[in-house]
Amino acid sequence: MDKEFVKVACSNCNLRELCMPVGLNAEELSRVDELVATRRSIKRGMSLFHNGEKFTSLYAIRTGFFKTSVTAEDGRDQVTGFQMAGEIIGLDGIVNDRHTCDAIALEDAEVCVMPFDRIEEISREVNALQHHVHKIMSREIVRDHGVMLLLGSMRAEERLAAFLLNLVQRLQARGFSRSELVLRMTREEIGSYLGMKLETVSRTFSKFADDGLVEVKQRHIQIRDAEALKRIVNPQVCR
Amino acid sequence: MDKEFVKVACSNCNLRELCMPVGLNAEELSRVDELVATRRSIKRGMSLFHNGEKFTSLYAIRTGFFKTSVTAEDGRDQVTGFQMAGEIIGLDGIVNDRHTCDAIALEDAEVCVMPFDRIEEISREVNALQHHVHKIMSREIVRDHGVMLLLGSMRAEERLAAFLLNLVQRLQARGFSRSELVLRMTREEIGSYLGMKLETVSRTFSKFADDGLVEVKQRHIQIRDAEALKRIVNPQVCR
DNA sequence: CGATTCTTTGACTATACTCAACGACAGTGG
DNA sequence: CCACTGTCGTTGAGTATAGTCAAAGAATCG
Repeated sequence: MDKEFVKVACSNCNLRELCMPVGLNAEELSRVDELVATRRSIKRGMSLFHNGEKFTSLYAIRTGFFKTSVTAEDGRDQVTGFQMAGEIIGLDGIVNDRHTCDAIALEDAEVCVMPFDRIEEISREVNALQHHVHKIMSREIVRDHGVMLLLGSMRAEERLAAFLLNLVQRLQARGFSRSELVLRMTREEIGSYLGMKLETVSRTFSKFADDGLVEVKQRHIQIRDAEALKRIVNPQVCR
Repeated sequence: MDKEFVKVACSNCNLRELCMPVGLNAEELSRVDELVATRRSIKRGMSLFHNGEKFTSLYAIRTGFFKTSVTAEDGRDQVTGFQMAGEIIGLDGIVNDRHTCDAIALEDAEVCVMPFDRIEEISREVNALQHHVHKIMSREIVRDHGVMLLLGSMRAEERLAAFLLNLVQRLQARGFSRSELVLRMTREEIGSYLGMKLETVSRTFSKFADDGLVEVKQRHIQIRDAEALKRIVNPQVCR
């Protein structure tokens, strides 16, 4: 078994507890190894795929950090999500055989390319994979509903608090600190995601810092009082 | 072939061009007929499923009109969509084996109950069904991204105009008028979906009426100038 | 027909946006 | 290595948009 092969196999990937192979047994895992056709490196600022581009594959993020965004006909765009290692992107492309959003690397990244016809093929044989794919898509739908709740019924402070808590929770699941994080995106990108202007994002960070909830040094964020942030998101809970 | 059977089969359903059977050939269609275990009637105001309820099935709407909504821990809720005949609901339940939203009938409705394990089983054998299921989930994701764009970067008038155009377009695909519609939901439900207060919805309707874009008689809406509505959604296009 | 729910409209207010200026930082090239 | 450039972030002042509170009228349902 040469070194290169070891590197490519899902069964040996250090993300196997987070990524495509979650919950599969050894035999199923060996079938899933067939999924990954190639790897692809994307430099910071470059796109993994663009709106309108032909859809062929889903991508599992190995390293790096992405944003996805959709663009209205008049040019406005909206960040629809930030994705990190172990997460799957490209699901939007299935329905029309074309991607409907852009995926941009916010830092140098590497992804596993999984041709979708191969996913469907192996899904027919490996029930656990079939169900896992369904769960991944369902999870994305549930996540989107959460974002709608945030955009539709929360105020600026609540949105930013929810955003920080969500980010830090996902980072923690990947072995990072639960109180410290480095933002990979600009204030404008955060604002786009949260439906607010970059100035409002900046002001809200400053307010959190004044109130002692966080420490903000540009993109380095230290969470000082996670409980208080949670109370901001869920005012009711503190009564 | 008795009458009852004719009624239950997808292959004879008048929604087959819109619903689960889209794009299947005769043989595939006959397999899909096995999907629908039963029918279920839901009275207006009643729920098809609730947040937290065990997930077992997807539902194809035969008649009637639904809303789905998610609820935050502090009780705020957000309408995540309005669904009509031929659309599939319940996809949110797959990921955790429990539904994460409520589905409420806004008028008396009938749905086809499709046990999800049966969907997965038949999907393994009928490639076209497998791909169709993937497309349905992907379509929901793309739709959600559109709602995020709406909530995150449009103003009240743009949101309501986009909402009306979307509704009337879907109704038209079902053989209804492209200029007349009856809203099945309250101003408050529209507001929840669009991230605005019911008073703002009402005022915006009144403004559209004053400007001659629509005629509003309670829930009866007559679209007088669809082009102007489109220009409101997409300011750029009119230059 | 009465009760309830829904809708409209008005007056006032709060939140977040706009425009603007300045400061900090990272990357580039002399 | 430092100056330079451009991007990014912060803050202030003034404003617009949508929210809140309130009241009254319309429609619907049992």
